[in-house]
Amino acid sequence: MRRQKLADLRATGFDPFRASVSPTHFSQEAIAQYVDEQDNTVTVTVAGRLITFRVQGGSSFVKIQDQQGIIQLYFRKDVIGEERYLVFKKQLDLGDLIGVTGTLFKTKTGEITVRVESFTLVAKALRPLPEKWHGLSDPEQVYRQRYLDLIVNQESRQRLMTRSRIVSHIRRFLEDRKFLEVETPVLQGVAGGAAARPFQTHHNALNTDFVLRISLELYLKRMLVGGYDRVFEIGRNFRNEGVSRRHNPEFTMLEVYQAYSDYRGMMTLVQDLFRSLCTDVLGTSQINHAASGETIDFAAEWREVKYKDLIREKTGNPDWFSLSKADKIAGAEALGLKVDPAWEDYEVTNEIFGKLIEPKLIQPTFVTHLPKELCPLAKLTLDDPSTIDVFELIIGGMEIAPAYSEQNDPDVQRQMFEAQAGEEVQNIDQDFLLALEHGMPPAGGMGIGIDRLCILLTGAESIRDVILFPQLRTTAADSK
RNA sequence: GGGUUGGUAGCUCAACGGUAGAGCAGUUGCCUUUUAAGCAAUUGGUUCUGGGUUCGAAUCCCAGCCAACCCA
Repeated sequence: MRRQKLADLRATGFDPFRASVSPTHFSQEAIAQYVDEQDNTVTVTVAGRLITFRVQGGSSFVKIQDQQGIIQLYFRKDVIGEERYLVFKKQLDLGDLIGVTGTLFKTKTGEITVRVESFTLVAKALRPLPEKWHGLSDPEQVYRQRYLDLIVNQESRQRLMTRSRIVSHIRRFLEDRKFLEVETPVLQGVAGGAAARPFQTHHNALNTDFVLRISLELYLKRMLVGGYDRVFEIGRNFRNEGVSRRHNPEFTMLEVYQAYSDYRGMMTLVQDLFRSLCTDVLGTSQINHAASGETIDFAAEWREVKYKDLIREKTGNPDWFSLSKADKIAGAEALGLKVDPAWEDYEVTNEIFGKLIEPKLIQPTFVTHLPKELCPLAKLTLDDPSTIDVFELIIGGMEIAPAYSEQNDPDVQRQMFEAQAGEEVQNIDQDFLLALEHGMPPAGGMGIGIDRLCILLTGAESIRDVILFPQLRTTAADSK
C-alpha cells in the first residue's frame, strides 16, 4: 500500500528519494523563535519524521519529530491549495520524513505550531511505525531494531542522549585540566592490563594472530614514558566472557593517567568529575537508586574505608587476615557463601567483599588498600606491603572506578607479572616492561566503566539500555 | 553452562483441548484549532520451527531456535 503511494507519486514525476530540504531550525529552536502575541510573523523550515497524523476534513494537525523533539504542524486546504492538500492527505503516512516551511502561531490550547505553507516528502517509510501509545516493548526488537525504539520510546531517546552528553562532558572536563586524548591499539599481541579472556583474531597480510584489547592501561602508560604527562582514552574494550545485565562483550572504558599524582589525586579528580556531571548534565546531585530504594547524594561527603576494615566488620573478626585458609573458608561458609576449596586465600576473602559488602555500598564509597593479589599494576602500600595504594569507587553497589598509584618500578612490575602469569610467561607484555625500564613518572591512574556510569546516572536497569546496539545472537532475520 | 518465563495481525495484547479475536496502525467515506484514541464501515494470520498425543492442538508432550529474568 505504501509502495503503491510511492509509485503514484513517482508517476506524477516526483520521487521523494531524490528530494531534499534545508531546515532553518531544529524543532525546539523553531518553537523558541515564536514571539508572543505575534502569530504568523516568523517563518521557519523544519524537517522530521511524521509521528502523529490527525485529519479533520479541510484542516489537519500532525506532529513531526527531529533530534530535539516534537513540533506540531497545521495544514489547511485553503493555505496550501486543494491539490497539495490532497497529496498531503492521501500520499503521506506515519513514519514518512518531510520538510515544511510555514509561519509560527499559537493554537487555542497554547501550543506553538507551524502553519504550513509548503511541504516536501523527502523519504517514504515503506514499513509502518510501531504503535504510538504502547510504544515498542518487545525487548528483542528494542535491541535489534534500536532505531524503532528511538523513534517511538521517548525514555530511550532521552537515556541514550544523556549518554552522549555524559561522554562529551567527560572529554571537556579532562581537556580543561590539560589532559590529552590519545588513541591506542585495539589489535594487540598480548592482552594486558586486566585479567580477562580476550577475543582472538588473525591478520592475513602479517600472518599473525592478534587479540582485541581487554584494557587500555599498558599503552597509556607507555604515553607517560613518552612524556605525555596527562593522557586519557575513551575506548572500546572486548572481553570474551558472559553476557548479562551488567556485561556486554564490548564495552567502553575511560582511562586517565596523570603524572606526578597518585591514587589520592584521582580521588579528588573523580569527585570533581561527578560534581560537574551533576551540575552540567543531570541538573541534580541526587539520583534515585531503584534497586535499594535509597537516594544517592553526590554532594554529600564520600565515604572512605579500607578494604580490610570492611572485611573485619562483616566477619566480626578483627584477626580475620591472620586466619588460616581453612578457617577463612569456614568463616565464609558461616556467612552463607559457597566457597570453592581450590580458591586462593585472597579469593575466599574477596568473595565476602564481592557478594556481601559491595552490593550494600550504595552511597559513593572509596574502598582503599585492596589486597595486592587483586592488581599487579599498583604500588605496594609502604606500611602494609600486603596491600596496594588504590581505591575502588563503589556507587549503587557497583564498581564504578578503580584507581591506583601506578607501579613504575620495572623490576617489581616484572615480579608481579611473573607471579600472576605462573606458567604462562608468554602472556607477559615484555615491551611494556622495556618501556618502564626507560623510566615512567610516578602517576595516578583511574578507569571508569562508561556503560556502568551511564546505568547509574540514568537509572537504567540493564547495560543494554545504555548501549545503542547491545550484543545479541545473530539470527537469520539479520539478513532478511 | 543450569533453572524459570515468554514467542499469536505491522505494534500492544486476548483466546488455556472445540469456528483464532480486540485496540492502535492500514483501507474507504464524512469532518477547517486537534492533544494516545473524532464518527462509521472494512482489510489483515504458516499462532517461532520440526515432531508427537488426540476425532480435533495457539492451547498438552518432546526437540530445536530466539529473547528476558535468576543462578553459576
